[in-house]
This record gives sequence, C-alpha cells and structure tokens, in this order.
Amino acid sequence: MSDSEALDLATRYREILRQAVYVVRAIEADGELSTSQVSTLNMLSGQPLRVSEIARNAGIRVPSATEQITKLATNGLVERIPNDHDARVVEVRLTTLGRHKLEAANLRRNKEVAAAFAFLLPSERQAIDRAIPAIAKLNEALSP
Amino acid sequence: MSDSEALDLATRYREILRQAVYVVRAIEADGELSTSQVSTLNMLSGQPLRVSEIARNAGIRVPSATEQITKLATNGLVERIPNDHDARVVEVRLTTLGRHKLEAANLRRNKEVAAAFAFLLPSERQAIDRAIPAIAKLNEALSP
DNA sequence: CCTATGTCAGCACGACTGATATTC
DNA sequence: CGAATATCAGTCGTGCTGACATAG
Repeated sequence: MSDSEALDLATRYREILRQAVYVVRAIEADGELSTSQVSTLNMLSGQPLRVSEIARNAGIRVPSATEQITKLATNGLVERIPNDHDARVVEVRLTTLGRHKLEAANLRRNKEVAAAFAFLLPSERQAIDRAIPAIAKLNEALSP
Repeated sequence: MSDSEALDLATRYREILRQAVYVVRAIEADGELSTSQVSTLNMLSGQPLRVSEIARNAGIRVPSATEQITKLATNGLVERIPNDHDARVVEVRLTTLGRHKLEAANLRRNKEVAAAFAFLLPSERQAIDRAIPAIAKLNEALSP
C-alpha cells in the first residue's frame, strides 16, 4: 500500500468512526446506565478487578476510574472489597443488582444495533464482521 | 442471519467501537485542535454552514453548536456571516487561519492512523476498507 | 526512604435543558 | 400570533493534573 493510499484509508476510517460514535451514543436511553458505565461494568462481568486495572483497560487515569467506581458503588452496582494480602489494593466486584442492570442495558443496546444490522445486505454484514478483528489489531497498534 | 447471530455481531461491533473511540481520542496532541473541533471544521471545509446545519450534521443540539462556534470564532478559526435574506440566520465560514490549522491537524492525525495501518496485513487493511461503506450504511440506519 | 495504590480537590471540555431575543 | 433561528444561563457527566494518605 502506498503512502497516499494509507493516508486516504486513514482519512475515511477516522471519518466513519466519528459518525459511528455519535450514532451509537444516541441510542442511550434516559435513566439507563451511561455508555462509560456499561463499559466499566462489562469489564467486571468476568471477575473482580482492581481500580488500576479498570483504569488501564478503559484507557483512563486512576483518579477517573475511582470517580466512576464511587458513582457505581453509590448506586449499589459494584462493591469495594479489601485485599487480604495488600491493604493498598481495592478489588471492585459487580453486585447482583449491577449484573442485572448491566444485562438489561447490554440487551437493549444490542437489540437496537442488531435491528439496524437488519437493514444491511448479507454481504455488508459480512464485511463488518470480517473487519472487527482487523480493527481490534489496529486499536492495539494505536495504543500506547 | 438468526437473531442470536445478529445480537452477537452487535455485541462485538459495540465493543470494538468503544475501544476505537478511546484509542483515537488518545492521539490528540497537546495544544492542537480537539477532536470535536476538527469535526466541526471539517464540515465547513466545503462551504459555509448555518449553526443549525452544523448541529444536525454533528448530532448535537443547537446550543452546543453555538458554544463550539463561539470558541472557534474567538480563536479566529471561523467567522460568522449574517444572511442577507433571513436575518435570523448566521452562516459560519472557515477563515484562512482555520483552514491551515485544520489541514495540519488532519494530516498529523491521519499520519498516525496510517502508521498504525502499516502494522496490519494487506488482507486486514482490505477488510477494514471494505467495511467502511457498510458501517456508513449502518450509521444511516441508526440515525434518528 | 522510595514506590505503589487509591482517593481528594480543583479544573476543563463538551454535551444538555430551559429561557430569551429577534426575525419570518 | 406562532414558528424558526440563534444565543445565554445554569447544570451535568467524564475526563485531567497535582497533592495527599496509607501500605509495601
């Protein structure tokens, strides 16, 4: 790929991404979890994580993660658990309520997106499906 | 495509998008235009637009667009032009300075993204290339 | 004593709603 | 008069840096 082809592809990619961000943000419902809250909770759906791990996974700083967690904990969606081996560490765990709210929010959002996918041709859905691993690798390459 | 396949695709698509947002935001340089400023200015690179048109294109409310424009105008990147036929309307136009700063910011960002594309296999670049029109159509389907 | 971890305080950006001119 | 256009005022969410307490 020539330099100018790469620049052209980058331009189109950046533009489509900008659009997609606004469009996906717009499917948030009133009173539901915010997109960043869903992201944080999704991370915790497998196992509890430390504050610093949450920050690293989310691409944000530790104080910002603390703030998110404080808000989620106030709403009873996560709980802080002290670590027996290292008293500096705080593990953050989904509560049952948090898990239920997360599943509801994920399902609603995914249904909306899935409904939009129904407007695409099979070949178009396939094109997006095949691009997802490549975008993941690109994200990796762009990460610090 | 079955419902569960569509839901699965939607899940993976939402997740990859979330990642991409953080990663692309992170390539902002200090003292440069912000991502939302670049978006606004890119809209104006073709022809002047009304405040309400900018808001609609950007997927934001009119007062938010006004605020963006005020900031850009304060920095000399755009100028407000009254409309002869309708005194309620304000057209917003790129200044020469705005055009130069926009081109510099676009080039720097696109170079960073293009450099990341270089880490991908040709087949992976092709996969993203082919997905872009499909994502555009998906954005269309998700728009209100 | 130095480092790691998490929190607190204060700030910036960018969105929102509701209220207000002004013009059509 | 009602609708359209843009702005202003005030608020909220989410990120940041710098300072700090506590633990290793």
